Amino acid sequence: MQLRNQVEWALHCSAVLAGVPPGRFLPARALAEFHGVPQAYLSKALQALARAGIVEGTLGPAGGYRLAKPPAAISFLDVVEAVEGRASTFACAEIRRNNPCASPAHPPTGPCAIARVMWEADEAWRARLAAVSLADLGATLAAELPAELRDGIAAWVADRT
Amino acid sequence: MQLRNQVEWALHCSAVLAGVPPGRFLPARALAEFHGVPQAYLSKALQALARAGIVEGTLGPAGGYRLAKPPAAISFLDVVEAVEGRASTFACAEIRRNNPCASPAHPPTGPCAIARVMWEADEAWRARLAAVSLADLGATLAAELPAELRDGIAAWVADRT
DNA sequence: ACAATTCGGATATTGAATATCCGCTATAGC
DNA sequence: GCTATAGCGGATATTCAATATCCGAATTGT
Ligand code: SF4
Ligand code: SF4
Repeated sequence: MQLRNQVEWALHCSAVLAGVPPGRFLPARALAEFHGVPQAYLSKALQALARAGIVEGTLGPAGGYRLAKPPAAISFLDVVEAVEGRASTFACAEIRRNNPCASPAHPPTGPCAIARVMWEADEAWRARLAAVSLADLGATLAAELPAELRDGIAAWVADRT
Repeated sequence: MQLRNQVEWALHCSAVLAGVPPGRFLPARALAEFHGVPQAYLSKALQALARAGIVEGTLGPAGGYRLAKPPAAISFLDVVEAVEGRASTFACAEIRRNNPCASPAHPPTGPCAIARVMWEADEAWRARLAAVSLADLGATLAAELPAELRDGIAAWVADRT
């Protein structure tokens, strides 16, 4: 079980977009170059973010993407689910129906004990991701990244908006 | 992102094996028939459980599988990781190294803030699964399943051990 | 000893999901 | 209005999971 690599890209792009000056747009080409990933494929992730209402894109020269909401209103979970989907990691195939002992007249009702445990774990995973926003991430990065690098990135971004 | 369906099968098989009389073995063929799944593929999951020390198999007629430890000592996490692996769901490709602003002389050190959040969520998921044992599952099933069905299953199992 | 079973592992095949690429259309600025 | 630019959606290739098949080794009951 593994998340798509687009999840990582989307999180990085969100972090970068959180640092774009208000009212400006950063093109997907720049985001792809910045992270060293294929531009056409990264677009897919950005499109997914746009569909989820996390970012918004505009066409033409000086176009690109920007966050559609303030960074504090966007959680890791929002970004992850936008590109990965909301499906549970545990897919129940209802194999208990094949049980030769079960009476066909009384089909099992409700989610079984196994599925409930797995879904609970899923929920704990989600809760953790929902508790961290892009604003939190920005604060952490501001504290950890060397000031020199941070300024360099800001200048690099400002240069292409 | 989705777990393999073998995870579901492995959990069901573990639950059934927890009900096998001590000292007896239940063959993979019976487990496959019971759940209505392909026998050859289910063997793969059982072999993974055997490698992880969760179940043990024995050869010859009257052979089969049984739990290698008491049900209270086997957690959901043990079973899930046995067939799914212990790899984190979030694979970090270190794309921050491609950052054109970073100085090649000072490579980023330690796991970054994004990866840390994702791993924390993973850890929460694991913790939930580690907290539930096969004995807990058995207790839940005993409380929820109709007595008639439970006896039917016990008889069906006893018939093939 | 022998034959019937059963696990164990290797291998091939299929199909779906993922990663990647390319052409189209809409927009902004001159 | 023309052109360069950028996002959008569909088409393509690659990877990986799911399944079937086979044979060998070990064990038990006859
Ligand atoms: S996980 Fe539960 S509901 Fe799903 S197939 Fe198994 S027994 Fe049925
Ligand atoms: S998740 Fe963190 S460590 Fe991994 S590539 Fe992104 S920035 Fe680097």
